[in-house]
Amino acid sequence: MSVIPSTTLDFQLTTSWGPNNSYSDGLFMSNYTSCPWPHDASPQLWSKYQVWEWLRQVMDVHQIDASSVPFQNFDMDGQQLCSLSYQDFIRAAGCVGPLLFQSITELKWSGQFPMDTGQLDIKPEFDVFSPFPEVNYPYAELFDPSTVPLTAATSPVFSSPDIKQSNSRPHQVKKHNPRGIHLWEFIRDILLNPERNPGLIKWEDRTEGVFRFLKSEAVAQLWGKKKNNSSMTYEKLSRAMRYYYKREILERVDGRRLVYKFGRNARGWRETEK
DNA sequence: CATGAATTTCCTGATT
DNA sequence: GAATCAGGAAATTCAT
Repeated sequence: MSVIPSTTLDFQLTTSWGPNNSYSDGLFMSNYTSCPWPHDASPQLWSKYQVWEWLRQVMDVHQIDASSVPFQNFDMDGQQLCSLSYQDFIRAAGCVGPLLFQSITELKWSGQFPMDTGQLDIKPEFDVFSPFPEVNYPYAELFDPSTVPLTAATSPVFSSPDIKQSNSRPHQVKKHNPRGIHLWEFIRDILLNPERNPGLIKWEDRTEGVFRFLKSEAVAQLWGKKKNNSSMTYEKLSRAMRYYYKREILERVDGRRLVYKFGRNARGWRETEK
């Protein structure tokens, strides 16, 4: 009889990690306490995008300026990321390397079974401001930096002998983000999260960096949430956007309403960064 | 306390 | 008329 080889089934199972299987009913909420990273899949299965998301998230949480880490060095998928050594991380990210290594290591573990971080007490601030039926919100306010334990700094796990960081340069981790990320980075991050972006903003021209707001007020609300400012509106958000023209973080796109374009000073939005 | 960057707030006027 | 776009001006918030 014709029996389908089990290997085929296995293949199908393991490859179907599409967007429709993860948080269809909000159950994912139950495990976000173990790890602030809402990714359904273990790090090994991350796409390049997800790797970058993770990067930004870590930087965010630790209030480290995103520009202090060359994202190009992490142009890889989760599989490759997970195979990097401690030294690789230092090579790729300098003094932030240990932090990243710590984070990814934890994620690899928490992917196996929910780890108990002890005092991680995230309050359910998912107070559903939601124009979004199924997805709560993208990722913007998934957690509060203050609720995340200072991992790398306190972890004894990585007291590896060759931390030549200490003598080569007591360079402090550069952190000069005002209050989390900047508006344009916030926008960029929504754009780079197609799976979790419930039609808030859409690329008009991916390679040119042209995008359009689909739900301007919803984005403004999210931004307000991020800044703890419940009175944020698109009117005000757009004023801030217009200030970016002068700084060439955004380029002008006229004629088309709600359309903007990243400028030469906006980084991290390209598929293959140069 | 002073200062600067990055918004935030408000507003008038022009366009779509 | 509603929603946006344009900027100027001033206020605010936060970090150094």
